[in-house]
Amino acid sequence: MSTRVDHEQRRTQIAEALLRIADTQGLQAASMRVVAAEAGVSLRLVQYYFHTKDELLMDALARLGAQLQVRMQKWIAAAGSPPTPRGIVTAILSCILPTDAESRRITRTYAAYYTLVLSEPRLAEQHGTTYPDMLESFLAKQIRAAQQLGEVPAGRDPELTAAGLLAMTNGLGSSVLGGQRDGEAALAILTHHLDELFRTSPAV
Amino acid sequence: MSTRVDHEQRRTQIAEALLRIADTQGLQAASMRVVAAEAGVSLRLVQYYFHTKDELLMDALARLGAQLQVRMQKWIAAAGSPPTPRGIVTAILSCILPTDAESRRITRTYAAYYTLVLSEPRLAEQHGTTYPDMLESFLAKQIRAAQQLGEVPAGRDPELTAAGLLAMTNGLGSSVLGGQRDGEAALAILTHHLDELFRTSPAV
DNA sequence: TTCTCGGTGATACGGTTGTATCAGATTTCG
DNA sequence: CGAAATCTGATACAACCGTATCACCGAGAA
Repeated sequence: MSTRVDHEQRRTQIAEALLRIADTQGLQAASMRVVAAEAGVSLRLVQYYFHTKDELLMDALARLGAQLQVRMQKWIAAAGSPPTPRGIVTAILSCILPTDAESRRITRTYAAYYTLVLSEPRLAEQHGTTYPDMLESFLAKQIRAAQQLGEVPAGRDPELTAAGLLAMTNGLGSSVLGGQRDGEAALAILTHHLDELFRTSPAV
Repeated sequence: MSTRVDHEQRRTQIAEALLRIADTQGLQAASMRVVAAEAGVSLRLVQYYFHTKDELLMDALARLGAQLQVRMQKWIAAAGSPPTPRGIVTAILSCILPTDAESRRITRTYAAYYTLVLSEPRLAEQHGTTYPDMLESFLAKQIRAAQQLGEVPAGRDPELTAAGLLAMTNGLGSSVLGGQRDGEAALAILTHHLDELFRTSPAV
């Protein structure tokens, strides 16, 4: 058992090179050779640690998901303590929006994977497809809590509202990536809708 | 001047073959040879009518946009006469949502182009990028009209609301394409938000 | 008829892709 | 020490890509 180098570190180095290329040039530009060059290693090494390209693609996607999760937990924590439902919802949604460098990177890279998943639905199975569903039900729970606090009108359906908000945030992210508007404009649109949702007194 | 065949018809035949492949297998599978086979013509013919692949890609994208426009005008017309603001807004948004076969096709194909545009922003310039902006301001106008009719609370900002609704619809479309939910569920979410927006009496 | 030219087929070229193979390091253990 | 295991470099392979070239066909004009 002789491990001269740290395998996990090498895998990380290569996978993040893939993510960097997917971010800046798109996944179609991320060939094995280009990834190797970006990671500063030989083609053989990439093949050694990831026997096939699919394996590399999947591993990198998993790492990307982990990065997003870390970011989200950080933003929720930064939303203040004790956390209010509105603070949590705002944190989660605006954290996904491509407003700063990190979220731009994550969102762009996810977008690069999007069409790949569309053409190969099997990828969605291997990856945690249940992830957005969990996020959605978590948001719904926060909205329900806000309703009991009187911060959200009781007439709203929590699940439908949460799904709509998440979809709107994703759509806004796409428009930012597409250059239709910048991150601040998208955030303004989202905030306007959150203001409309969370109105403590109906007549203000 | 001897045109034995109708050029425009041939170009349509080839461009629609490209769109068909982009829909079913994604754009990365749409090589010149595959497109030629799908259209039932020789590779040389594709080259003859579209001197380069970019030209074919752009032409097909323009045709796709035209198809969407036709569909939208049809749906607006079917929204009833005289048209109410809510009817128009509902028609436009639900027309974009991938609920039937045609909209699934159009949405999937647009999604196939999406990452291409992201990695090559120059394509967005040639294509009508102003198109979604126009749609957004049109929606805003309808919302403003609804406000004057008392169907939408006056506190709402028409532009921000319109942008949010369009983004939500796009996001819902993405989730349908990704297999997270079906078209009817997406429509239910959208309808719930439209119900919330268009409430004639604030206390119902 | 002969010339001309728009339309078409077959095929080739250089480049890139993912993957495989073979040889040579370097290190740890029997 | 030597042998086995782990790691790495160079290179080859078949397949595919977009594009270009060359020859040819068939119809209208002279």
